[in-house]
Amino acid sequence: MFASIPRVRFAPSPTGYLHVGGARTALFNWLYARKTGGRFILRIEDTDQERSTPEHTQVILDGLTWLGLDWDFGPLFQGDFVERHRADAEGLLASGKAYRCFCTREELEAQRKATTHGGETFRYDRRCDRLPPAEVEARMARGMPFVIRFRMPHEEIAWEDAVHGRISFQGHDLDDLVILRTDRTPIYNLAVVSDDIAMRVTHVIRGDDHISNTPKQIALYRALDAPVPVFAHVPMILGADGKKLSKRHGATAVGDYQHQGILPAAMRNFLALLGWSPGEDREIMSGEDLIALFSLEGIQKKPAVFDPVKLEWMNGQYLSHMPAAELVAPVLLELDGMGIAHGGGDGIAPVIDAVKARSRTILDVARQVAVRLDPGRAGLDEKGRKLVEKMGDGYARSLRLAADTLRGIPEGEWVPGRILEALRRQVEHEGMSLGDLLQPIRVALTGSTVSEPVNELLAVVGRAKALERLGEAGGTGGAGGGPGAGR
RNA sequence: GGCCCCAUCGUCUAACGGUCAGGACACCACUCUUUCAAGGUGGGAACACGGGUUCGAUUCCCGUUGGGGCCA
Repeated sequence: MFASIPRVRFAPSPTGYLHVGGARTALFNWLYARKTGGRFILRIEDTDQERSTPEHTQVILDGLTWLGLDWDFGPLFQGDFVERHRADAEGLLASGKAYRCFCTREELEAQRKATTHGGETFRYDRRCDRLPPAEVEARMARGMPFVIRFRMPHEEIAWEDAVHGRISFQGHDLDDLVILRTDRTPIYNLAVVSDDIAMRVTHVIRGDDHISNTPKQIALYRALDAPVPVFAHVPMILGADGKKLSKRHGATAVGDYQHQGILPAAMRNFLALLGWSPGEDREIMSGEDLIALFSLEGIQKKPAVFDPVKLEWMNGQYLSHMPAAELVAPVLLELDGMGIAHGGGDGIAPVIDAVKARSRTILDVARQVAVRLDPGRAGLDEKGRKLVEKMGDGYARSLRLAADTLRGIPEGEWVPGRILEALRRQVEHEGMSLGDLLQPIRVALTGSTVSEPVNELLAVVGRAKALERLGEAGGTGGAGGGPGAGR
């Protein structure tokens, strides 16, 4: 057999959404395949009939696609291979590496009670393995139900884990594994091994939580005379409280982050850094960078806490370095979702440009764009409210002064430079500071004390809308200068 | 309870026997500025504990403690 290229797989159960932990496992597999020129197989483990749904499968595919992870084979469905799983189980039976067990659930429970006095772990005593062949025949003739059990070798089972180094278990600590149920459906560990052998998987990159399955699976590989793949067990992702990340920690599905306005490139970058590092002080990495730098050796042994704040920071980095043109489509989508009318055009690119450096998510960008399109809709945020409170009557007074000043600028001269000049002159005349006049304008227009420079803000919003809004907020009851006025 | 895995700032991490233990997020100052962000500069902040091995341990070995996973 010639040296084969690496083949890895991501094998999610379609019983829920694509969890960030699963997404990261998929990412590592994908990175490894792309790095080594190998193949990435997507296998849907849909053998849990109760909980598996096509909808969940679709959500998983969508999530992977969104993250930019493409697969070379699949999606393959484990349920399609049950016949092979059975054949493998029968093969083990035929070769004497497995045996029929007629013990019922009740009998097993009784055995457990009888043998585990202290806190000992119950292990099946192989009584059915000692049944004389004639007895086995007789029971089968009577139609007694049975499972097929794999006879676990009582020896050390160890492997060189690509992230943990040597891990070893003692075979006698492991139970004789049921591989086929009485209804002839295969058990998880058999199905996985059977599939990985058939699909010629060379590297199993999966979550830490599978470490205890690994010795059982290795025993099966050996019994089935198949080469044992390389195992790489990547650490779990935890919530802020140090417990396995779950629903009660908030958003755990990649779809949640998609809807919060996180960019796929940022999500991918962030996920890659959870439990892996390139070994140098690099944080912002493109897909190409990640592929170039990825290695199984760089994977961390200890679990990582998922920090949404850092994710948002990273997303902000991507946002501010991204050309506004690329953000137009996603922002328009958000605006649609918010029910904001936007002439759909390129007109909003400059607005996006003005706000993206101040934003952490696409949602942030969209909210700010919305306010610029329609200043009247701005509610006050925390900081804005505080400023209005602090200024008292001065707030409205400043706005009226600003409106009077700005009304003197004709439509044709409504540009940042001209606007700033006028405001400056007014401030000098009144003997106030520039901030005293500009900050109220900012709050009136955006509801917040955060925005691009006020003169640019005014220019983006447009003369008519700006004056109208200042009039409303200033309490003069209406537009001081409607469209076309002021000339 | 059994088996297994793990342990550097609050969090993500670098270090592969000799470093003032480095970077990033967050936080705090200062700076820039037309406010707030962003940017820039600086600051506080970690080797879980105890034994070994070694001239020398964050690093290697053992144990303790703590956390996690799987099974029960």
